Amino acid sequence: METLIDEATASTVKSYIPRNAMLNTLAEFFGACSDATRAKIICALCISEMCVTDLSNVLNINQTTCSHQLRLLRAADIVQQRREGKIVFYSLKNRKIEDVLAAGVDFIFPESK
Amino acid sequence: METLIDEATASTVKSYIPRNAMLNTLAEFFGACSDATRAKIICALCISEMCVTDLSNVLNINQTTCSHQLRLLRAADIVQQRREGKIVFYSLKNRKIEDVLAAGVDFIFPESK
DNA sequence: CAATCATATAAACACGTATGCATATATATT
DNA sequence: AATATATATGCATACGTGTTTATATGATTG
Repeated sequence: METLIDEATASTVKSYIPRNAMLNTLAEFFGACSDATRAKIICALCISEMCVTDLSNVLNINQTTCSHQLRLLRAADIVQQRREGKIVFYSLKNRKIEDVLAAGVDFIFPESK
Repeated sequence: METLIDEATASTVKSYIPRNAMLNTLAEFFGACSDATRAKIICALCISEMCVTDLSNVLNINQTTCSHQLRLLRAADIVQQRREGKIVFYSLKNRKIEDVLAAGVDFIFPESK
């Protein structure tokens, strides 16, 4: 097929596409948000720092699962931990995650203005 | 463990957590953004409506892969199609997807103000 | 209506992921 | 040091996902 779009548009598009490293980073980040359990955890931490046991109790997920997902969220730099004795408190590392969730909700639902 | 957070905080958190249907929808939506190929396609369509062949040529992905991912993006209501003869043009269904990507980029990188 | 072109689908494969059980590690307490 | 508590890890299992090859569909052209 003889490409339909003109050369100018084609090169505009090409120059607009982020480099692969960037695309992969972005995809990984959204991947960290793309699980209901992790979304739940993030929402909870929007309200308050919490320890693993409280998180699993309040969210009704088992401790192991919670711990596993917290590790992923930590790897994605979404969450940070702070140890106090035998208890580990988790909190949002970067509050901008709330804007991301809000943008997602806003995309999905007609804006309620 | 006797939960550490107080009852008030616990119930605030609980009431803040979206219902499961919502969490799943949100997770699915972010899942649609969580692949480098799809992110690439979305970025391209931010610039211009395009047909499958042009997309695969410009983005350097094969036609089948492109078609598969377009189907997923369509299922996620991110993209829409319009047929003109034998050619199918794809475009963003909802420009708010740009805000989502921007929020993601903004999360990952220190805001450049 | 046969050939061609653009796109879509099916099937297969390889790989990744979410969860839970069993168990390990770390800290505190006695 | 032995025990209890909070969290993390390893492993197994089940399920999902991205890509490719081959093939089908649907539309246009000669």
